[in-house]
Amino acid sequence: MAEGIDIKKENDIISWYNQVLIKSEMVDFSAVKGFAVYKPYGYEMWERSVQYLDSKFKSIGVKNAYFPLLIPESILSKETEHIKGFNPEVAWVVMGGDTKLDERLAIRPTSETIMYDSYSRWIKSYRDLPLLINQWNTTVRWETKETRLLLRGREVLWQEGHCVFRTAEEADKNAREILQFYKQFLEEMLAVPSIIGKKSESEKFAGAVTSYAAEVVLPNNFMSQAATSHNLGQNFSKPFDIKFLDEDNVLQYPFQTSWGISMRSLGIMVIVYGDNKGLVLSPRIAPYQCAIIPILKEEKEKVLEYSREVESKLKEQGIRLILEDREDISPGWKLNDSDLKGIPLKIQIGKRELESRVVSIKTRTGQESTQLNFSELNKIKDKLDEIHNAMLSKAKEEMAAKIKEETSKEQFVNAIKNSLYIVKAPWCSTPDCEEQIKGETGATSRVIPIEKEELIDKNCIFCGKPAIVNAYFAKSY
RNA sequence: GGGGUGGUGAUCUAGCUUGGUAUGAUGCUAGCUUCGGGGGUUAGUUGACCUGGGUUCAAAUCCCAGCCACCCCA
Repeated sequence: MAEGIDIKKENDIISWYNQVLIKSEMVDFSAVKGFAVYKPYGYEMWERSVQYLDSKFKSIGVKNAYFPLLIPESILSKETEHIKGFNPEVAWVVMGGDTKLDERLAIRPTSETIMYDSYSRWIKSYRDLPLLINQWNTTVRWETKETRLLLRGREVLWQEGHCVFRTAEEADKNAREILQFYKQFLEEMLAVPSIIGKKSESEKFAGAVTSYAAEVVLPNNFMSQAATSHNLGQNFSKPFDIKFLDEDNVLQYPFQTSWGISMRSLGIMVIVYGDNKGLVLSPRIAPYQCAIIPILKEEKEKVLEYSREVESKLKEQGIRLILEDREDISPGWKLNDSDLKGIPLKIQIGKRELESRVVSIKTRTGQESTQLNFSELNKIKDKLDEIHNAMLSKAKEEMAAKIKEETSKEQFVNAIKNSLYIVKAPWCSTPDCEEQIKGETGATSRVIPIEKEELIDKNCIFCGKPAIVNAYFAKSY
């Protein structure tokens, strides 16, 4: 049992966020910095996410596999850009018992290298392609800056897909298709809208030709990357010597992709939707979609019996629910606890409901309670869908309201430096310019939308050179 | 990488300036009373005061180092 939330979201969003995660019993801190404990309530949400994503991946022929946790240094450092990007945050195994190892072993910061070492032996012919493999695992990146529950930990629970194709076109198509899956997951399971697009040169994955990402706008006008999908081109197939003999009997380097989404997406959902009472969950991800709360004042036995009747009627329809029949806890407490845990629907049943064979229902964020006849309980399912849809469309509106197109440099700098809103602006897209923007404001380009834009005849908002893209700018978690 | 704040029963917290083994609440156990948005009450229960070292007759308190958490800036 936990107490309520005593820090307001609008006053101190990070303290509020930590408190919601811990008091709702999603996660807990552990004895090791940056390593969180995922408690059953939080882990169940991850399991539901895994289920959804896994079937999406499998629908296009991706198979699951498992590769080693440890990567020999010689293999990790084969691709120069890649190792440069990850080196500062690699954790190393240097001892085996009391014996120093001849070669250091990296705890995977991501698995491109160890997997592609295997791929180089598996792929011989164009008939071996495409190779479509995913693994569900964790990675370790030794963050030295701040760590944050779910958003930035040292151990990250995620999936990483690694596919190999004959042509550049197939690879790019795969990277984009997976990006769409991620966007769909965020919307259909978490009710979280996102902006998808490319990352800039300086923000892209170490070793990628193109990185795509789904970025989510947060209430404090930050943005957070919920998922990424990379077109690696031949940047890894060459150093890892992955080659196949094509139909025309010519040896070719294949084209690759890698893509991943982590438990961070759940952290983003919490920060987007939670309020001062606790979590707010879409019925799609919620471990419990309804809480039945009996008022055990009068006619206790009959009220309980009726509650169980309601419970089994709802269970028949496949609704996930909890019957709060503990007698030593007051109904008020149970209602608040249900809100803290983000349960989408509360069903109250007392003497009044018993007498007229109805139930009183209240949504997580609604004030009013409405009544439903016992015979109408089959409407609950639709009600849950309505809740999800209403959450998503409201969130989309809120996201749109936080984005402003900007043409004045002064206002651009002021807005992103102080996180007043997300700025969409014409941009030259060069690393130099991005570095200066970061230096002056602390913000970076987050995403460059893929949709075809009108040809940009404008100049870069920051440096004044001709603009090549329209980009979104914000600080990020 | 630089700076700042904090760490006291299971949880939150008072005490620290001015050294003398710790306050209150929540929880937990048992009971009575309650129950329609965190109810009241009685009794009981819970502490290596983050770790290590130093100063002192005496350290939660002062000093040093470390660990952890959080915040701000690069």
